Amino acid sequence: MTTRRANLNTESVDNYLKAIFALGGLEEERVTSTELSERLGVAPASITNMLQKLASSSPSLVEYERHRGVRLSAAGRRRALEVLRHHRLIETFLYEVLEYPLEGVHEEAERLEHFISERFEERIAAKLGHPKFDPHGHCIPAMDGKMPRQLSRPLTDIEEDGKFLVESVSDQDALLLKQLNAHGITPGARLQVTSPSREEFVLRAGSASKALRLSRTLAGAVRIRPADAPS
Amino acid sequence: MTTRRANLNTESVDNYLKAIFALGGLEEERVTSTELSERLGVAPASITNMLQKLASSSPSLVEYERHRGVRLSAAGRRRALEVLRHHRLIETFLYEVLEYPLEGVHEEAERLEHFISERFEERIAAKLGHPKFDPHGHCIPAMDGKMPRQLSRPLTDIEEDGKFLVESVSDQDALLLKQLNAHGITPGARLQVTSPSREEFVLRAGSASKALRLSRTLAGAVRIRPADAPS
DNA sequence: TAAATTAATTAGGTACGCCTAAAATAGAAC
DNA sequence: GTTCTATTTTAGGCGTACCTAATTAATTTA
Repeated sequence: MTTRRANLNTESVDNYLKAIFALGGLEEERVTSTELSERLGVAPASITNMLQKLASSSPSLVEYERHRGVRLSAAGRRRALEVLRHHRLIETFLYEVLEYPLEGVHEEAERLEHFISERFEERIAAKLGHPKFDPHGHCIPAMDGKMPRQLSRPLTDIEEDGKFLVESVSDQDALLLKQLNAHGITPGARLQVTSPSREEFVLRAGSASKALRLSRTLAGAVRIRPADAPS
Repeated sequence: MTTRRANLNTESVDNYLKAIFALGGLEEERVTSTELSERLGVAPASITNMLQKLASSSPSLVEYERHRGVRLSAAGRRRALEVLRHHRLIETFLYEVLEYPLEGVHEEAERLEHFISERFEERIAAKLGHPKFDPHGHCIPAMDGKMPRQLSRPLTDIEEDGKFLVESVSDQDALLLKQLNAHGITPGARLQVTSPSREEFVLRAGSASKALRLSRTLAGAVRIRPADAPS
C-alpha cells in the first residue's frame, strides 16, 4: 500500500484553512485549537484531529506542534487565499450582477466558494472588470495571492473626534450589517465622529443631518481610515 | 430515541433522484439497480443500499420493492425537478451571461446545481427573462415543476428524407457536443436529411452548402422535430 | 514548588456513502 | 418443474468528519 494520502480538497478543509488565515491576522500568528473550535463550531477534539491530518498531508497545509497551535504553510496559505478570492468575487458578483441585498451575499458565497471552477472565477472577475474590493470593502486577493496592505483600524479604536471614511464593514453578522446599512454606514461613506467612548460612538454619517449613536457591537463591525488617506 | 431520520438533502441523494428521473423516461417506468449502477458509476450493492434509505425516509423519496426496481414518489419527483431546474438555469446563465462555450456548461452546472439557494435560482431566472429552454434546447421546468411536452424524436429514428429542426442536443458528452457545434448542429438549426441509414446520416445543416455525414453516435445526441412543427 | 485550573489530546464511537465478497432471488432455458 | 444464469441483496469494511468521555500537558494560583 502506498503512503495513504487523504483527499484534502474538501469543503471542510477549506473552512479550516480560511479560519486559520482569519484568526492568525496579518502577522500570521499561531492559532489555538480553542479559537478554531469556537470559530468553526466544532468540538476541540475534532479540531486536533483535523490539524493532525492537515499537517501530515503532503504537501502539508499547516505547521502544527502539539499544544502550541497552528499556522498555515505556504500551500495552506495559497489555498486559503484562493478560497477567499472566490468568496469575495462571488459576493461582488451577487451584489453587482444579481442585485442581492448586501447582507445576503455572505451566506450564499460561503457555500458556493468551494465549488466554482477556475473558469467560473475568471469569467466573473472579467465580467466585473477585475474588481479590487468586494461590496463590504474587503480587498479581493489577486490570482497570484497578493493582497494590498490595508491601513485601516476598527472604529472602536478611535479615541478622539475626527472625520473618517468607512473602509469596510464586517460580513460576519447579517443583522448588524443590515442595521449599519440602514444608517448609511457603507464602504466609502464619510463619518464625523464627535464623542467616542467605551460604550457608544456618536457620529454623523455621510450627509445626514442627524447624529447617530452606535453601540460598541455595531461600531466593532466597522473599519475606518482618516478621511484624507489615499484609497 | 426518536425515529432516526437521515439527512437526505445531500448531493448524492440529488444525483440518485436525477438519475431515476432521467432513466424512468416520460412514462416514469421502474428503474433497475443495474441501470442506476451504470449511470452513476456506483457498485450495485451501494445502489440497493441507497434505494432502501430513500424509500424509508419520510416523506419517502422513492417507491421501492425488492428486485422490482424503483420509481420516484411525488416528493422525489419534486426534488428531482427542482435540481433539474437549477441545472438548466445555471447552464443558461453560464452560456448567456458568462459566455461559456456550450460544451463547458454542463460540468459546471452539475456541481453548482446542488448548492444554490432559492434566491439565487430566482435572481438568475429573472436576469435571463425566465427562459423556457436551456442552451442545449432542453426545457426548463417551471418553479411549480411543470414541464411542457416535447414532441421531438431522436435523429436516429428518422428513416425517410426530410426537413427538420434541431430541437435539442445532448449535454452528456462534451466532445460530441463540440463536434456537433462545429458542424452547425445547434438547437433551432435546420437540417435537410438526404439518406438516413443504420450507420450514417447524410444531411445539410442550416445554410451550409456541403453535406455532412454524421456517425450514428453523433446523430444519437440530436433530437429533432418536423421543420413545420410549432415551437 | 505543589495544587488547582484550563487547554489540548487520545480513545472510542456514529452517520454517510462508498467498496468487495458471499448469499439469495427472479427469470430464462431446458 | 427443475436447473442455470444474471440480477439483486445482505454482510462486513473503509475513509471522512464529526461527537463525548477520559486523559495528559501546560499554565496559573496559592
